Amino acid sequence: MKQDTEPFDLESVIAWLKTQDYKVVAPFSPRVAYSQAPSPAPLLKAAILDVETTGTNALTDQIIELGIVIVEYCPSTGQAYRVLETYSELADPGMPIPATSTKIHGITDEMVRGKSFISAEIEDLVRDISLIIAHNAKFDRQFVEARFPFFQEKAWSCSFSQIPWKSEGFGSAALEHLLYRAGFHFNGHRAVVDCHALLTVLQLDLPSCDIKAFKKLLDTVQTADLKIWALQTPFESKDKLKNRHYRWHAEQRTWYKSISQNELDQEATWLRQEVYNHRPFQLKQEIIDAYNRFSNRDGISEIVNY
DNA sequence: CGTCATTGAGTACTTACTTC
DNA sequence: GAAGTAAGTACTCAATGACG
Repeated sequence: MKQDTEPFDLESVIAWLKTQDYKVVAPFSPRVAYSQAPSPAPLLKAAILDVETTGTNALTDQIIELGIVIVEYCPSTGQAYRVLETYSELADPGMPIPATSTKIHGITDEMVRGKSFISAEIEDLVRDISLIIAHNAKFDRQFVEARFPFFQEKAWSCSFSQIPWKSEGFGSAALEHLLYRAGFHFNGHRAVVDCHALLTVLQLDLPSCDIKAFKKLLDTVQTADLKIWALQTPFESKDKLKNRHYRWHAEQRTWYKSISQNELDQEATWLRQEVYNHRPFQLKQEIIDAYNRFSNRDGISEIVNY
């Protein structure tokens, strides 16, 4: 005898479990729409991107799967609206896929045989997309830029490092854990599923500021940082620099630090007083914004006299 | 002189995260 | 397994001084 329906009412069982303080975690399935409500601001489009690779070294390993989800969102609230397009493709890396990698994502040599990315297709897909989002963008950006140079021109953001998950009470910033906190479990590590999972996670509210994680990410993306190298610092100021979280660059033999742009004035004042003893000094400065952050390319720096 | 402990600087490892 | 970040711990090295 075939069982067509549940032998009980699933919805009421879940509702009852919740009253008993159980946490119900549902199987994750991608959504195509997150809100039907009118948006307070014109919608923009972002691309959520994830790669599966043969390993972790961007110089020697290859992308074997690329997933992209194009979503429209409200820039003032971080509310996601419709998923407009999805891209999911495998590609033969031209090398055997190590067993350790297959163990993570389940992708085998068999599965990629004869497959390849059509670069122009991907370029078309992201042509009018200004923001790329990845979980641990440092990882994905290196791989993607090496394979598809047009991604160098994009603004990138990282949902792992640019959202303060830990201080917002999420025990771990791993995608699987965050999705669990959103009420879902999944067998992750396939590119496009991870993208959908990330989108779901980005719709979580951050308790302390009562805004969506997506909105927090958008705010962080807007702010440029400044990497400064304090040139020719006197030896005896090393402890002061260290205490102020400067770090020693052994090759260049300089102390350096990342600050936000609006901290520059007070940083220069501190350096003048505490390090350079009111003498003229020079800083090498490089602007770090969404266009060069997480990229391997060398940024453009300038030397500024103070 | 030989041995041992101390000191400071610098290096190197360890741990804890994430991504594959 | 790699690699980045960051903080912390451990180790090494050379110099120094006390001591017998």
